[in-house]
Amino acid sequence: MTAPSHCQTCPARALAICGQISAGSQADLARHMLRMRIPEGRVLYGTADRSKSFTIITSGVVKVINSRPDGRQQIVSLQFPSDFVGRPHAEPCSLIAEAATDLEACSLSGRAFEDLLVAHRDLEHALLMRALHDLDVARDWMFLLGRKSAEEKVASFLAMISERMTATAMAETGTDTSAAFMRLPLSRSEIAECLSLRLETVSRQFANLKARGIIETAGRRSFRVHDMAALKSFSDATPRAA
Amino acid sequence: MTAPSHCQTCPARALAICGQISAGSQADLARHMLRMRIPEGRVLYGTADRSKSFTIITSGVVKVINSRPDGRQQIVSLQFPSDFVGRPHAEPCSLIAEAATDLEACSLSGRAFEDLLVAHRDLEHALLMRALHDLDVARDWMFLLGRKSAEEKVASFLAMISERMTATAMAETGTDTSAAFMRLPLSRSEIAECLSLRLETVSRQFANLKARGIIETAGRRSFRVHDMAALKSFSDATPRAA
DNA sequence: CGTCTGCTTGAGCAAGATCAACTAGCGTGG
DNA sequence: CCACGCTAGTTGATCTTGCTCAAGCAGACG
Repeated sequence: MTAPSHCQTCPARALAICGQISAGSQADLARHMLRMRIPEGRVLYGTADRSKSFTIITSGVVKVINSRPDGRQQIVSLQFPSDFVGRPHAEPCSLIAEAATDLEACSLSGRAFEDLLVAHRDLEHALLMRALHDLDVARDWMFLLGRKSAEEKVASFLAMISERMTATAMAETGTDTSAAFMRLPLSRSEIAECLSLRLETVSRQFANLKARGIIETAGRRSFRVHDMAALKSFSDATPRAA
Repeated sequence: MTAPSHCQTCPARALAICGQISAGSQADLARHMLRMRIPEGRVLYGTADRSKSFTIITSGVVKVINSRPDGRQQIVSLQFPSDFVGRPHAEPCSLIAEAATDLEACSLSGRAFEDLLVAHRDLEHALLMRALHDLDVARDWMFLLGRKSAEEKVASFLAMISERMTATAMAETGTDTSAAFMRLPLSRSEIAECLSLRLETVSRQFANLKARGIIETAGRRSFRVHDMAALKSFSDATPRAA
């Protein structure tokens, strides 16, 4: 029993959960998974539905949103290729996962996944590692939300996006695209929801970074980083020292 | 093989990890655990030391701090009785866990704990459930940090503290203490670090809630909730509607 | 009883929100 | 292929919330 052929060539595999489990578990997982395309805007899990699907992204970006009845909302996580989206054993809560761009992904039902978790201990272990990692990421993001200035927030965001997109391209093609133009997966107002700023403020900080020659934009959604070192230093500048 | 006698009477047990695993795992865990007192200010895990202890709190409060070289810091989590403190398999990062008050706790070394995790699958499963729960809590806190006003932040904080302290008292004595005075586990400036406000702002919001008759304070550290419903409504008020 | 530290209160300030035009991509249909 | 129009994004002016700086107060402890 071996993994299907598309797994052999899947660039996400090495970084994803599939790459961290035994060949047997991998094959069993692959047997239940369905490769699929998901359009932008599709909800992968939400408050209302009890559907509990489980998905590994191979291309595209998913946003996880915490939204309240009064309409305020906060994007609490972005998931990139090789990340997984799903809430095994989760109690219902106010989180929604939604495709921020068109996706390619491997998906299976929550029921099937929970059975697999029981059958393959190494899968459950891999999931624990991922949950602990997500917790660390969330706690770093809490620092950003609570303590960083608008300028630092936008710089941190662009540095993060650039790194994740570059890592994905590296896994796919083996080339370093960090200096090339890349497409932003989020609109200005979605970026604002991530950073808890207003879209006007995001726009002004973009203008700022452009004026300093650190980034360049093309059209509405493309950007490139000219000076990653400077971008990173703006990501964590002491308030009055830059 | 049975759990030691102090476990039989431990009020934290039902809610803690120990209450969610088999009797055998429980006994094995208890055999390695040491009941201890930990003074306020003691660091339970941090960036520098590789000590990786593992602790279940039975009394007191632990704060988890994300701090940066420039001195800014953000409290990213509070741990109460029955919560566990430790980072199994964790990569080094910028988090520190520190006793916010004097503690009573059950503790064992990280090495012993990781061995136990391998030996008892149900323990690993319980840990996964807890990590997923902590992730939900973190994401709710992100909403607070990013979207709530100062007034809502302080009201949310007091409601949360009151609920956790009341739940603890309920487990210990079986009585509802929600209307009684309770001791705040954190100073004004620590509360400010939690909510990403300045201590002056926290102080003003306390004054606010007192003036409205929703809470009452006594001394520096004691408070009681007079009107929990009102407190909760302030926790999530739409910006201009209260 | 005094001092020390943590808390409260006040006055002015600044970062970012809000409100309001205005502009530029991008898709559509002539 | 270009004019049109829609939406996303930009830019400017003003306002608000919470920060900063500064002074005064009170509980805890020797």
